[in-house]
Amino acid sequence: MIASPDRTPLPREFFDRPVLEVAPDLLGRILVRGTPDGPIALRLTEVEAYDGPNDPGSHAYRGRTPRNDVMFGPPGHVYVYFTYGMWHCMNLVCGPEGRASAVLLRAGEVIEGVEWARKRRLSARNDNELAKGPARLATALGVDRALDGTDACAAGDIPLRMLTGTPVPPDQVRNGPRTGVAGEGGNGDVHPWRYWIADDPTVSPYRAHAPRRRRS
DNA sequence: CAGTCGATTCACT
DNA sequence: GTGAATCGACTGA
Repeated sequence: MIASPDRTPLPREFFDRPVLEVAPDLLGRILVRGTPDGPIALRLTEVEAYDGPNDPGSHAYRGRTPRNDVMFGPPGHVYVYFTYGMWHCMNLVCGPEGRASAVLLRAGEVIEGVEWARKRRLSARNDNELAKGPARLATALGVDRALDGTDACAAGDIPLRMLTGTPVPPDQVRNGPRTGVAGEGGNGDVHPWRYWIADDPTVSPYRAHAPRRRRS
């Protein structure tokens, strides 16, 4: 028998903690996205922590800019960025306000609205791939820069909300180096700030940072 | 203002 | 496993 997930919203205090505390605690929680088609619910299975001022891998490392502005704001809000000219990735800002720390949502299991997610992810070969990877996750949910700054803890009719879900027992949480982050590969400081649920089929494969070759 | 590159994914070999 | 796609943000001159 599987317990149905708790649909209580996560309070802002949940996010107003150090990012390394929040990140593993997000596993098993549920993100609900309201779309014109219908709601899509995602159970988070993989996340990554980025800790602004001390973290060369963070977009906030070199200070506040128009793009990363939301990271410097209050916890519980969504930071969405555009990358590689075609993809979006989404984060949840953590506390304390102004520290510019955030958790990248890297993968999840679609537990509601699968039909809508499939429509957005035509290249997915099976449902485990619908949100296996940060850009795939954002695509499946229809998340783009228009949602940058959205408060995921707000009441009322909002496009995104974080729910309590069912937290994962600590012995089911794994962690390791972050994926695709420059300087995380071996020579520099390695931050084992990627967290995932053990043996979950929706978790994305690890990949070391690979600098792009020059075009001719 | 030009050069570089990215918290990635997909199609192919 | 390798390379292309594709564009905006950021850097440094």
